[in-house]
Amino acid sequence: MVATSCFAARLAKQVPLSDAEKKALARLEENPRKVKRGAMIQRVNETVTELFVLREGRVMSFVILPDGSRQILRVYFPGDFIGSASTIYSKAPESLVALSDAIVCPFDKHAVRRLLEDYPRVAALLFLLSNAERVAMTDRLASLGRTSAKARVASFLLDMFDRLRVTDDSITDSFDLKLTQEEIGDSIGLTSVHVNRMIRQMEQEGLISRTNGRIILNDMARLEEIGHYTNRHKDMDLDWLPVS
Amino acid sequence: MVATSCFAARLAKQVPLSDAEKKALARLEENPRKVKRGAMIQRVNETVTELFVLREGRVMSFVILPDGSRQILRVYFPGDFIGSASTIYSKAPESLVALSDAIVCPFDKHAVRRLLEDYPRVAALLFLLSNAERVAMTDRLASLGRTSAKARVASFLLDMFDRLRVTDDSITDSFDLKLTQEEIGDSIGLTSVHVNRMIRQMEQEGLISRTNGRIILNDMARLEEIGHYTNRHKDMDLDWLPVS
DNA sequence: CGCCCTATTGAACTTAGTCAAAAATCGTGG
DNA sequence: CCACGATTTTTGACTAAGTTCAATAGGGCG
Repeated sequence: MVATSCFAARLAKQVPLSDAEKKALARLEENPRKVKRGAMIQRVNETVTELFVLREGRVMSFVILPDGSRQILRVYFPGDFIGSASTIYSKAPESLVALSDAIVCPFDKHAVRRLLEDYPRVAALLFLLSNAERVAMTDRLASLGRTSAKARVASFLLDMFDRLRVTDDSITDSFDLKLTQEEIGDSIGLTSVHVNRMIRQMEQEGLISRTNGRIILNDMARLEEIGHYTNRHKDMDLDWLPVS
Repeated sequence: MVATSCFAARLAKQVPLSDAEKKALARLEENPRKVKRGAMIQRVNETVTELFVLREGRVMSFVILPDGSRQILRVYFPGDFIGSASTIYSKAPESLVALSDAIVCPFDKHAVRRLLEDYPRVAALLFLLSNAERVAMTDRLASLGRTSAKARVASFLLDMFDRLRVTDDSITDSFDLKLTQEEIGDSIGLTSVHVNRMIRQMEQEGLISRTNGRIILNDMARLEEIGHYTNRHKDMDLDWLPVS
């Protein structure tokens, strides 16, 4: 038996991992660090050589534009691999802040190198994961570039929902978003005021409901239609990966 | 001496490659295929097992939304690695069309697997490249989500310019965009009409000029400021990669 | 030369942003 | 456990950026 790490557990959902592979991944999480809500984990333009696995809580990556506006690039959930940009850039292209109290596990990029050298199958998985993130980005790009405010809110909610469900089987039709409407707006390129109007409208139409912070998706099919949303977590195909 | 491939040449600009590595990469380009302008290389939702290296010409990836509008996800230039999404998804999440007459080199994803297994350093490079694309996506995300039409046009032009310059040293301050204003609009989430107004305005302000299709950047510094643009091709740091 | 695609321009219209203020919630210290 | 201050949500009136529609003008190519 091998201690399972948060991240390995996540990857193992896609492809069975050998004990050696699991152990190697677990080593990435040897140094858990607690961070408080609002704490800055990485500041844009600062030198970075570390990546992180998020074990608990929520983290966001974002940039601030010269006029002060913020674009949230991605919201991270437990099991996510954060900060892969530091594998290429010595200065962080984006900031990282904890959206809730969280536990992150930092490790040096040289650890990634060793992982890639010693475990080709893990290398492949990381490569795939990175490609999956790229697709998630393009989905959001299409959302921001070509869909209405309502569509963006709908697809954003569905995306958060589906991503949370990857690691939490207890979720069926509702979830704690734990984001302010301002944060939602900064994710999908809207003002908080307009996000509010859209949420309100969707609530009145019975598409969603809210009870103390929890969001209930009442009509998933219709939401997918409104948001032009595609769940990418289905129909992944990793069978072609090397067998260990 | 080893035959250099387009893609290997590109990677070798970042990190010196061994002959064996170059040869392995060159094998990816064994089957060049000519495609005409407008030809569909990959259709969304169709089963795919192939990736491509673009050797010549221009290709775009895009999606069409239910209302018929199009979002161009990325414009590809010679030396680019296209379609990495098919490493995870069996159905293509995006379409690929040639923007000009082009030469693409398709290869099966199993070839990628072998590459990852046999050449850890190449695996690392592919991983990095994928991360670089992710950062490029986040830049565009911030552009679409939080900047004005003029800023988007400015940063788009600069991005195209800098990417072309990576492989073409002869470019100093002007380039052939070879995109219609409609295609520009579909890339940055604007209508062709509004793209035209912005280009026109920037021309009147002396920021850019145009002579039969060619775009001249007259005031790069000011354009970067307007577009909140960061050139990501500088300050890449790959020194930590395994030595071969 | 005529056709088709692209660029350009103007006018009217829409969506989302801005500003401001009130109401509701949350978190914290006492 | 409650009160208070701070944050977040909600709403309305007004504004602005970008879209839509439509028509004209160029340009390239068979």
